[in-house]
Amino acid sequence: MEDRVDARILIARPRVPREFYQRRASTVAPALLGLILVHETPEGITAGRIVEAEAYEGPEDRACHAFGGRRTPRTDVMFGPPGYAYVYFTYGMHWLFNVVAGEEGLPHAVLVRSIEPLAGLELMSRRRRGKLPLAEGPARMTQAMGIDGKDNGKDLVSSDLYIVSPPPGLDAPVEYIATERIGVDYSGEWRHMPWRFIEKGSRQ
DNA sequence: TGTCCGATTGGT
DNA sequence: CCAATCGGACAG
Repeated sequence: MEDRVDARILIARPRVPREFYQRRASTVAPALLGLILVHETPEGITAGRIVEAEAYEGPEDRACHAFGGRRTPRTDVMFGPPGYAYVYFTYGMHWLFNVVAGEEGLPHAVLVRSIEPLAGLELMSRRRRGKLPLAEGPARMTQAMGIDGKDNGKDLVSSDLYIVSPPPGLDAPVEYIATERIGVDYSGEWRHMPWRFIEKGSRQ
């Protein structure tokens, strides 16, 4: 199990600025593909290329937790400024990581569903208890990256959890396809919105 | 306070 | 196909 990129290269890359996130979620989601999610923790640094993401556009979007303007302790971060982490617990055992998008007051978010591990693979594997796939799927991704409730509300522009532009060699334009979102069958017409974006050939 | 259910995963 | 597992949302 070997890293593809030295973590030192990645943490030196420029972070994505606040304005990047200040657009509707369905615009931010595909733009995130190819960028690199980094998490610096006491156990070590892990990082991976974002290859799958989904947009949630509350309050109109029935699949969004903030549908209808629903503002609760859980959804509160989504109503704040963009560029913050919205991390929530579901199914009694999984943590899911989102990036808050849109103008402040507009509860948009992008769920990061899969990354391609680049650095800290040994730590990721340990956190995953040796199971594969390492970071494919929203809950596997957070487990591998050590993301959980303590990270909810973190500022991606200034904290230990952040997103950087890819280094030379990993910065080729990303080709992607858009499909319906996963696991939102309860959302009526909204289930059909093509707001799941995946890099071509990465998961299907 | 009680009930229902989930932006998932892993095993049968 | 189904169980795991528990906090959030909402009705009463």
